[in-house]
Amino acid sequence: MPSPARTPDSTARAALAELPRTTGLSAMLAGRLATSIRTGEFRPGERLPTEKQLVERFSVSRAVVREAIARLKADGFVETRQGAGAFVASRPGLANFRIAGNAAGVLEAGDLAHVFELRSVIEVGMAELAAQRRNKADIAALDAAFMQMQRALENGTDGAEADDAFHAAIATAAHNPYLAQFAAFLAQHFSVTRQLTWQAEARASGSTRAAQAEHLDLVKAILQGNAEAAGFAARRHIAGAAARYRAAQTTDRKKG
Amino acid sequence: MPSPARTPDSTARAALAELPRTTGLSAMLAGRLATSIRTGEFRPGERLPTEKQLVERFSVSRAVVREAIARLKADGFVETRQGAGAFVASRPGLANFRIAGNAAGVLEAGDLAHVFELRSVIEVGMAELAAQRRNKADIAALDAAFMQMQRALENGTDGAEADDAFHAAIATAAHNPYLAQFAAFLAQHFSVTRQLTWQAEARASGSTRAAQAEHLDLVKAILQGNAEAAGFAARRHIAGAAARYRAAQTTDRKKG
DNA sequence: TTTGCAGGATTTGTCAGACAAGCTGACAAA
DNA sequence: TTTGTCAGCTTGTCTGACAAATCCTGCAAA
Repeated sequence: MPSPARTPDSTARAALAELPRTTGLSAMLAGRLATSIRTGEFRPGERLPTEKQLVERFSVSRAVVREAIARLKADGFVETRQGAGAFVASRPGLANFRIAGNAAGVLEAGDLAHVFELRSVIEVGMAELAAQRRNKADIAALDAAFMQMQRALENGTDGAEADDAFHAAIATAAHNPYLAQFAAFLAQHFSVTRQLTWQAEARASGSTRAAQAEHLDLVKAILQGNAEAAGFAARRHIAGAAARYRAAQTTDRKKG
Repeated sequence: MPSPARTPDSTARAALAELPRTTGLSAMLAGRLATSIRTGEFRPGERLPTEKQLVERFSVSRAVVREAIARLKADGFVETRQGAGAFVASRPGLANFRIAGNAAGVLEAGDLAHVFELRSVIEVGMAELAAQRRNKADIAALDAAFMQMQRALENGTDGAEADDAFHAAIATAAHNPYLAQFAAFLAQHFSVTRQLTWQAEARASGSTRAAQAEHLDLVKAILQGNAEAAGFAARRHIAGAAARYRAAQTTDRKKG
């Protein structure tokens, strides 16, 4: 009998089942195609299968295929030309920079260490520039954020927000929008770290006070216009943050 | 009379006409929505208009709207939940980092200076790490690329490819995949600069020889394991590249 | 043989309508 | 007040069609 089912047969579709656990067929297909490009199955400049072929191969509708292709276009993996086809970009995946982590989007220990290092490089460079270029407004903003953290430290309130503002003030003082944007991009991967700094356990162990001491060194160097000292202080601060993060992780494991 | 036209009336669609000159209605709509989010018209967490509303407002089909939304999802501007709607991401546009330039995607002079500075920060940090961590294989690759540039310099052939390999070798020697990936991401915006270094005019003016001298300093410092010297050499190299680029620009203007 | 062009076939872009899956809020029942 | 149900709404997917751009093939002309 001719199956009246609207949906394609499920057996063929199972080919997509073991894909990253995102939502939707189009996301799965996009992920699968992206993997094929990364692994070199489709090479730069090469033409992808036509939409019709992808529809047949994966047993999905053309709408799903088009949405997957749209996603790959946005990510800079492929380019399409009407009437010609879809082609792998010359430098696939290099149109934008992102920190992927594993399939679930979570960074593992080794990866996190590398990202900490990337952040250190950026923060050090930014601190040096901030020391050279800070104006009165920059100093005022930096000072305000620092004092707010100081109050949070003394009163036992949450200083995570001021912590964010503090690092943002340094970024502003460096007077380079791209550097600032990239620092902000990186910073969001460390929201956990900053929250950690202001938790009760961190206060008890003295971590919070240690972090604030590092902040003070950074502020002083930038106010003095001492680029070398500012860079050194920034390096030490990120190293301290990494150490505190690792310590908290091992503590958690002991408790759990 | 009821218009039998398949396509929506062109007057309403003109609302999209003045958008960035990309291809396709969906790209225009995606750009327009992204702008609305950036300017704060739609705030983080807020719900976007439904697909139906967007279809009516912009006089396009639902396929176009969905493709535009798909693009915004890939860019990290919005998130969708089936049955609920599309929502502006909590930190729109921070899911990935990209260097936009102006509407045409071209970096202007001031922007380029800032990007040069960002690159300098990265290359300096990478050179320092490379000096600390390089192993025998790293040294071999670095040396091979350097010698190939040297031959290109002496024979008058193109050394741009070897130049790429040289910087890639430093990235590898730093042993941090994220740092390397970001350096590669940045490097692609400087392909013009590297080509410039190996052009006939650059050879005549001695720029090529100057660049190679900077490369030599960098190699020596990394071989010696002198992080400070490597950082200094990298900083000087990027500064030199920026200066050569500016010089070539002004020369072009005089000729044109 | 080579070159140029016309026309058909192919492919992506857009439109339209329908059903499926999941969410939200209102309303009735306990 | 709390809970369960249900109708309506919204996104996800499927299907079929036409429009627009490109590619390819074959034929005619040079």
